Amino acid sequence: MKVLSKASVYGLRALLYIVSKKDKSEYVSIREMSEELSISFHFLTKILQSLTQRGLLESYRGPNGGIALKLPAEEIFLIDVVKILEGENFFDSCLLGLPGCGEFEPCPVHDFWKVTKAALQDEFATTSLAELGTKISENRLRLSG
Amino acid sequence: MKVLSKASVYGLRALLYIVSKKDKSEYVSIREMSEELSISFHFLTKILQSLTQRGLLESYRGPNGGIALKLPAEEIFLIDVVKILEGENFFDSCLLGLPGCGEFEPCPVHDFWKVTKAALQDEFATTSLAELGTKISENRLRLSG
DNA sequence: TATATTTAAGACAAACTTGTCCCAAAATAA
DNA sequence: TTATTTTGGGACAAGTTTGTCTTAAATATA
Ligand code: SF4
Ligand code: SF4
Repeated sequence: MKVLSKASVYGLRALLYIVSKKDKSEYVSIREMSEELSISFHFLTKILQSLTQRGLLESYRGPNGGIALKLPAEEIFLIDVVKILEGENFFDSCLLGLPGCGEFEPCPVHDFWKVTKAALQDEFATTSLAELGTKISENRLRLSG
Repeated sequence: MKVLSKASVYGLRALLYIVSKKDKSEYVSIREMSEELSISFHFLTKILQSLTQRGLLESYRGPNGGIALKLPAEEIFLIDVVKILEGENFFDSCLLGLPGCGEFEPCPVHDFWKVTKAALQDEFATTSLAELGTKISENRLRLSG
């Protein structure tokens, strides 16, 4: 069961890499991240572009350029990243994918899934990059998967 | 968030269609199901072939042939179908996909996900085709999605 | 200005899922 | 036997996600 796409996972790992950097005043280069995290540079670039366009990151071109968080890591939550990279309706999903829901009575797993989904959304809405960052060592981010 | 693949959903809808048939002694033709459920005939054929090969269904070729459940609908559970069509390790999934789990301490969402995953597995393990079938009208199965 | 660095953006390719097509094999019926 | 029906199984095509490559735009430095 794949919950997040590669794009989301790569995006998250890059964000955590930025958080792990001590010097918050400097931009972190995408090239550096792609090499340290073993992620395709161009793919990562596009992922981070999406986050930049949606206001989660700030980018700067030229020598010593790169990207930086636009908010403190304490104020960026998993849900913010996921909603951008997976789509706004990521949490509107159906468990069985049977057609006609809403028009007729729900299937037996609907109530279960409604609760599970809400819990998942809440977990994502309350887990910040800062919280993730404190538990995930820099070494670990570098592993290939 | 997509939980099940098209293959799983199509497979489930076909099984529920079979369950909805009153006469349990007859084979249900794949052609009929594909037309009634608006699913590609050949795609559905391959999906059902997997279920047949894994012993969940019985097939019979020739005129009046088709497929039939090998067990009563009360004894076939969602988890049986999903494990065949999505793979045995469907429930072994990781939420964030960060590398190095097991070697290092788990990430902050790990405990939450462990519980959620177990609940999902339990829900699938205890929901039978019969239970699904009683709640899902035949009309509803025919909607395209 | 000229050059190097770095993100932005789009075209293109590889891999995976989904869907289509063709023919073989098994069973029925005439 | 011959024709028909139906599943079995492989090759192939379309669509999506993932990954690669090339060029443009912005910035810094000399
Ligand atoms: S009732 Fe809910 S969980 Fe069940 S198929 Fe419909 S939307 Fe999905
Ligand atoms: S700790 Fe658990 S949930 Fe977190 S990344 Fe690792 S396996 Fe996934």
